[in-house]
Amino acid sequence: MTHGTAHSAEFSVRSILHVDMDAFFVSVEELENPSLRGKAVVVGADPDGRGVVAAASYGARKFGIHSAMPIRTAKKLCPHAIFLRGRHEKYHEYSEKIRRIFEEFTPTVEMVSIDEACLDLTGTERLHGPAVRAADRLIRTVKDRTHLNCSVGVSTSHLVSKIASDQAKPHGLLVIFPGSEAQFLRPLPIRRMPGVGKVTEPELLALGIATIGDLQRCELDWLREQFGQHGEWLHQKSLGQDIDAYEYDEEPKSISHETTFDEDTHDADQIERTLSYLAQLVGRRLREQRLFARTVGLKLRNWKFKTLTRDTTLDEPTHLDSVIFGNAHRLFLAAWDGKEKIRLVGVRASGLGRREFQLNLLEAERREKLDRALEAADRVRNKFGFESIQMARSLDKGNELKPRKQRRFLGREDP
DNA sequence: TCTGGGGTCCTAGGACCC
DNA sequence: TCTGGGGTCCTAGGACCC
Repeated sequence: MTHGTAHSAEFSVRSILHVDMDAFFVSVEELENPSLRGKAVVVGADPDGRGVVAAASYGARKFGIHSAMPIRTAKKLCPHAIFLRGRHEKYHEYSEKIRRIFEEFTPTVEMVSIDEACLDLTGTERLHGPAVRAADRLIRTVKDRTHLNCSVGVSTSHLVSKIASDQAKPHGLLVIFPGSEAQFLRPLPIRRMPGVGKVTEPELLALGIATIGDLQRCELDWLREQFGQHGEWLHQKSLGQDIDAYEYDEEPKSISHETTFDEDTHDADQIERTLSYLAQLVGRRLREQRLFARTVGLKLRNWKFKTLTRDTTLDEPTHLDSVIFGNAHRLFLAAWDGKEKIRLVGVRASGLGRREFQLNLLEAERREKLDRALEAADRVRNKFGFESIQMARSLDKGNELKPRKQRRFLGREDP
């Protein structure tokens, strides 16, 4: 029995590695176009439009530019910077490449986002040696094969490793040994804790809590009083205790599309066309993933930036553009007074699941036919572009095919 | 500064049922 | 007749992340 205890103790210490790519979008752009190197490069929306910065090169950061910043502000700060719209397909290609490299180290790879991953190296020592050595080799392998830099944190927990990789930036490795997690976290400002954002930070500061160490010293009961569940979570995390399990390839919980108008509008026709277009995007993605939505949601943001959402649950789950649009439209008519200028509209599908309950034979046949027609339409769209088939609602009055220019989807890196 | 688009998770109240 | 408590579902809003 003593033998067994020693054995399990040896393996109870987990080894979690967090990798974060350095200035990912910008670095990919530099690879594709070496003349960009060392310059102030900003990837994001149209610099004269209403978008934000998705990523900024270190050269651009010198001017105070950072991701999530309104892109017009970035242009004011550095007018001569090179503004790129970003090519998401390219970033996904590189993301795939690095994922495959990570999987050579362990099968337990969780891509946290397009440029970030968490690897569980527990028990791989015999194959790869101690985690430090594996981490060092991982950084060099990524560099050799993709010419991209990354930063790595290693510790016994997700949270500590993530913060460590952050501290290691750029192009560094930081290892926190078992037992020193709390000590490592102690001097860091609370904002470094994932989960403490621009709302919680000032609340904590107002209570005299400025560092993660301050948080560690707080009474659990008091924190719970102040922040509820969240307080309990904060206390646990501040100590570097992290019991989150890995979750694999879970099905999406919701699918949504939204768009901000170039100018705020109260043109009902324009808003409805956009809703129709967004409903079709959502519907197509549902069908692609063979999912059905029980709930359809609407999102509106007015000129004052006030956001409102409305949900409705259907009698029967759907993946049909027309049903999604019909419900979103109904919610819109009920929520909008017809006067207020609208900045943004969005359509959401949630309560997702696979094929609904059994149908009678006739109904099933009808559905099957409909599904095949939809699939055919989706294939045409995939081949000739989304605008090649449109629901009548999203057509312009002049019968043009494009509802309006849509922005490209673009995520962003850490601010 | 004038604030994107895609998500997840949490809270809280009310309806409804047992 | 005026009343409890628990569970679940629905809806709205908001914090947060990349």
